[in-house]
Order: sequence, then C-alpha cells, then structure tokens
Amino acid sequence: MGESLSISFSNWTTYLQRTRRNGVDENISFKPVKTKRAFEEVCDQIRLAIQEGRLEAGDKLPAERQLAEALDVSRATVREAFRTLEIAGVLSLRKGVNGGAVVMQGDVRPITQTISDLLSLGGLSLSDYMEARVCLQREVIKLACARGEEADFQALETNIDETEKLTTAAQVEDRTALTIEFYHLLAAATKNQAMSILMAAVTEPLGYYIKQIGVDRSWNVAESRRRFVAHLRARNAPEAEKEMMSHMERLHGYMLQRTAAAADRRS
Amino acid sequence: MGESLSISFSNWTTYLQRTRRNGVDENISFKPVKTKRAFEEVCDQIRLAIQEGRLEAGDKLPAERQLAEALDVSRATVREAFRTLEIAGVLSLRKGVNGGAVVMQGDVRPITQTISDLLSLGGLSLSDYMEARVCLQREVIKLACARGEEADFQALETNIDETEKLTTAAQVEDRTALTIEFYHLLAAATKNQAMSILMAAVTEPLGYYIKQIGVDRSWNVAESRRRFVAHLRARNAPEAEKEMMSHMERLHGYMLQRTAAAADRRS
DNA sequence: ACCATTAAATGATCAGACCAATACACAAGG
DNA sequence: CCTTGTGTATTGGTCTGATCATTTAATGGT
Repeated sequence: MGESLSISFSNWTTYLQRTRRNGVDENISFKPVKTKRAFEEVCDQIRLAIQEGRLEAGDKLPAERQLAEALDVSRATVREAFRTLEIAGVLSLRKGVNGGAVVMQGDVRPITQTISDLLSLGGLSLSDYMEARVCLQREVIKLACARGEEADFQALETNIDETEKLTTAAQVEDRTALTIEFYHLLAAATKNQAMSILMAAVTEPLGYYIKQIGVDRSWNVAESRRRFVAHLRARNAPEAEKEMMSHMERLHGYMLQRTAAAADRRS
Repeated sequence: MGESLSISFSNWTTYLQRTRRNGVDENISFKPVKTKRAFEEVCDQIRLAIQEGRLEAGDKLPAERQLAEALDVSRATVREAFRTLEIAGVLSLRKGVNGGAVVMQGDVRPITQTISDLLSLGGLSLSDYMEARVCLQREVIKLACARGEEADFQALETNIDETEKLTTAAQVEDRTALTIEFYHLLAAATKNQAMSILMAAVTEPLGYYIKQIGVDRSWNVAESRRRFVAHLRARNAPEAEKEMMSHMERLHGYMLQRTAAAADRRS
C-alpha cells in the first residue's frame, strides 16, 4: 500500500507554482503546495492507526527493517518517523530480542519541554508565563480544596518537612526539586490529570530559572506553605488562594528583578 | 570539542549494572544508568547553546555535513538531532543554497499535538480534559474582560457572523474551524501569550472529536456567543462566565454522550 | 535448580551515494 | 535596463548496506 510514497510530485508542484506566478489564476484558491516528507507520511499512518483504534497502548510495531520493507521506504525514513514519535511520547524504542517500537500512553515531557523552549527562545515572555502560572494555580486550588483527600495533604506536609531539612546552600538543587514536587502534589490533589499536565507545563521550567538566578533566601517559604496546607485542609479556598497568591507575587517579583539584573549585566 | 561524543561507555555502564545486581551497594544512591544516545547529546548541546545565549532565534547552524564532522558523529546522527529539534519547533530545516537549520522562536504545535496524543492513547480522559477546558476558560474570560479591546470584540463578532453564514451540513468542517478560531480570538483578548498557548492546547483537539461525533445541530450556538461577547464588551465578567459555562456544559454533555455511544457501538 | 555462555534479534550508528529543491550567478533576449 | 530562462553549486531528503552495542532467550554444564 505504501508503494506510492516515493513517487515524485515535482512536475505537478512546479506546474502549480508557475501558474500562480503568472498571476492569471490568482482568484482561484490554491492550497499552499507542501510536499509532505516521507517520514511524515509514516508518522501520520501510525498516528492514524492509533486514532482509529487499530493500534493502542501496549501494542508492538514491526521492527524497523520489516516496516521499512512493508512501507517501501528506507530504514532511515522509518527511523526518523520512530524518533519523532518517540520524542512525542507515543512510542518507546527498546533494543534487543523482543525489543522494538511499543505504543505508549503518551507523555507530558513534550509539553514542559516546549514551554521551556519558548521561554529560552523569546517566543514567550517571562511575565506572561508567570501570570498564566497564577491563573492556573487559582483553579488548581479551587479543585484541590474541593477534592483533596487526607493523603494528599499528608504528602504536601511531608514535602514541606523535607524542604525544612535542607538548609545548607549546597542543597539548593534538592530544594528546587522539592519545590517543583510541591506543585505537582498540589495538582495531584485536584484528581484531574489534565490539570496536573497543565500545572507541570508551567512549573517545570521554574527549575531552570531558579538554577540561573538563585533562590530568595530572605524569606521562609515553608511557613507560608504550612499555612496554605492548613487552609486546604479546612476547605477554605479563598484563604488558601490568598496565601498562595501572596507567595507567588513575592516569588515572581523576585524573579523579574533578578532576571532584569542578569539582562543588564549581559549588555 | 565534541570529539569524545562517540567514545563507547559500554564497559562502564556494564560495570555499574553488575555492581547493582550484586546488591552489595544497594543503600548507596546510584543514579539510574541511562546511556545517553549520541543524537540526544547533540540535541542537548544545541539547546544549551540557546539557553546560554550563544544561539538565538534567527541564527543559522552549520550544514549537516559540516556539523557532523565538527562533532565527530555521522550525518545520520546530526539528522536525528535536527529532526527532534525541528519537531519541537526549535529549528526550521530548509533546503537549497543558503538553506540549512535556522533557530526559530518555538512553536505551540508540539503542545496541542501532545494533548491530542494523550487523548487518543488514553493517557488523558475526555472528562478530565473537558473540565480543564472549563477551568482555563474561566481565567481567560476574567483576563479578556479586563483587557480586551474593541478590536478583539470586533474580531469575535466577525467570527460569529461567518459562522452564521455557514448553515449547510456540508460546511461542518468550516464551522468547526471557526469554532476553534473563536476560542483563539478569545484567548488573544487576554493579551497573554501563555494563556493563548494553554487555550490552544485544550481547544485544538476539539476538532478531532467534532469530526468524529458530529455537531449538536439542535442548538443555536451563535446566539449564545453574541450574548457572551456583549457581556465581554460590558466588562461584565460574571455574566460572561455564566453564559460561556452554560454553553460548555451543554457541549461537554453532548460530547460525553456521543462518545459513550460510539464506544458502545464499537464493543 | 542454578549459573555462565552463546546466539539471535534489534535499535544505534556509521559511511557513502544519489535525488530534489532552492537560491544565486549569468547569459540571452527584449 | 529589465526580464526571463538556464545552469550550477549547496543543502536537506532518501536510499543502500554495513558494523556496533544491547537485550533477551536458548543452551548447556555443574
């Protein structure tokens, strides 16, 4: 079925482009000519199979060599398709006998990675990013207050305990990891996977910034967090929100200030 | 500088694994042995260069052949790295003289794609997804009410006008596109790029579902939207929210019902 | 039953080649 | 001078075929 994959469309596309260039048929709506690359076609076929239910999580795809022959493309092409889907979290590639490409359930990492990329490339400003963090956080708190269970609150408090144990400057990295985990645990209390994913997307990149600009050591974060969890336990969403908002306001102000300082230093 | 890229770590990792297997040092915290693949190393080097400001949007990387030689890896390896970063929206690959790999500003598509993947693979439930949509929508409305300008409201109304023009069943696809555009325009009114990104992430996958289960033709969406925009213009966030919530409630109920029906039919 | 060795399968990488599209230089013709 | 066509070099896209590294299962000895 894949035999037509590598047939050349060059003559046809050239014709279309020339036609447009002449300007005669300008009013006729041509779709932008975009020759799909072979590996994209392979990607699409696999994704389509998943959408239509012909493939689902846990299924194993044919080995690269076999699939290449079946689709009448080279192994390198199958490889690029597999790589693309692996990065997307759709496939997992395992070596060895009984290895191969296995369909996964998806992965959150591409999302957090993309947010990080957008931040470091300037496609997303730090202030917009932080405001979105605040907005999401508000909704998370509402849900967590309504649905959080004792186990969730316990996990949050354990996290705070561990944070307080790490006081030396050398443990900044571990503290950062715990901070990020705190937000993850909070999102988990919403019992909503999608909210967890979105929160992860706007939380994970924090680590990169904290590593760059350092932490605000002039403030005891643990105290604020304890008050916050207490409000959560009391199902007092407005107070919990107020506590968190004041914390985030301080954090974001600190980050903006330090980032601006770093930018000044660079120029 | 990259000369050590292809040196084999196999002996070292094997040693570590054997040591662990013996169980003697179980209490010592080993990091999980994860032999990084060559193309990942290349990816990381490029991303690091971006984070450190040595590369920024608009810069052009060396050609595949040159970079392969510089890093002492094969062209295929550079290629997989480039492909990975291209899919991530970090690079754009262009053929021809003066072509090559150009650093971009990032792209939102990986995020929406990942959400779609998670939905079709079962890593994210439809109900969780829709609830997150509602939560995000609430925040978007707040911001849009506060910051939306006349041009934004105008764009929304134009969108509604065009939706009303399309009434035949054959134009379902176009109507869907307009529906998605409506949410994008609404997000744009927040003047916050991050909110736009998050909204896109939870809006885009709608198209896939609507195409599958069809639209609810028993209800006039345009009317509800007109009321909604009127509330926006009046800066009346609570009423705007109420209008949108009732609409989404209906839409989501319809989707859950039809999806369940489709699932029944399949089994 | 247990352990070490071997073998086969499979992804990871490499090497070298050719194809296809693109942009630029340059010549031809108006 | 401007336009138009024609190379032509460059670069990503694909192919072929090979070797390396890792994993699992089979094998076989103790």
